[in-house]
Amino acid sequence: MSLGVPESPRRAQPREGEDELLWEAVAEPSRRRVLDLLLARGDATPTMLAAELPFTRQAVAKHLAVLTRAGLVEGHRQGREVHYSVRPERLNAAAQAMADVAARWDVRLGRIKHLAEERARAGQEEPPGPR
Amino acid sequence: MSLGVPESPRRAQPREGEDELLWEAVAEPSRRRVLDLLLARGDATPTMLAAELPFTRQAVAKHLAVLTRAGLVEGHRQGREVHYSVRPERLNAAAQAMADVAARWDVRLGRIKHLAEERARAGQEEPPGPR
DNA sequence: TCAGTATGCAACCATCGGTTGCGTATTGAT
DNA sequence: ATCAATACGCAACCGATGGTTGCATACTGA
Repeated sequence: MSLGVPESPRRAQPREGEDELLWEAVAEPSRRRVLDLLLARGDATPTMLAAELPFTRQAVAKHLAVLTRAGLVEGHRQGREVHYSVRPERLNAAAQAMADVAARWDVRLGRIKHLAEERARAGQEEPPGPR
Repeated sequence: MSLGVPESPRRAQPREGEDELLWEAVAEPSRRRVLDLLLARGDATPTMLAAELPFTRQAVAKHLAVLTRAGLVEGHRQGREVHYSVRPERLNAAAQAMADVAARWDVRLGRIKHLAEERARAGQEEPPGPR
């Protein structure tokens, strides 16, 4: 009837590392679309972007906010409108981050694949070793 | 006092493509940790994983569910416990997906960088052309 | 048989992507 | 100078989702 140990009381902490911020900014699909479009235009206002995207100006604005916080983008006010543009170095960093993660998976995968092979070969020669 | 056009009534549609599922599974940081740990262990139960992660077994379970739906992982019941393991081909696909996205950014960045240079060179030779 | 352990299920909370509604500031034509 | 139109900001609300807690159920083993 259960009643065991309270199952670990630890609570998940925010823990936002510097480039974790970068990642989470660029991992979101919609945000990538915004970023992409902005990159294509070179310079645009929220309204312009929203005009070519499947969501509202407000949504775009929020995304731009996130992107700005992550340093991927910056906007300068110009009269009644705000012009945003991409910061290439930062975007480059983001791309790098993604590539890194991908690469890391590759490595780990390669390792276990290697191990598996080795184990298979060993298995043919002698019965399964200790644990 | 405003009262302009209702600001585009279009509503965002779900739009879940096949490997969109893959991406969203692997884009989530916590999920990546689970996946990573599982990959390292080679084979583990939710409880085991939770023991080495900063969140509860339930959370881990949910993540495993998502990962399973995405085909990245599979679990076989074994008495009272369920043993999960990674499916390398699928994980490989995921890594590929990430790499692709990253690469795409690289290309686009390269393109605009190229354009910028060209524009700069042109600017030195003749005054700014027509907008 | 019965305490212990591994899962499963449901309700609940905070955050986040997205929307609507409304207010404020800048523009530009009359 | 005025005033409608336009560009943006703010706040409240909604649904999905990562995370938790609480409890029930099912296997294990002395």
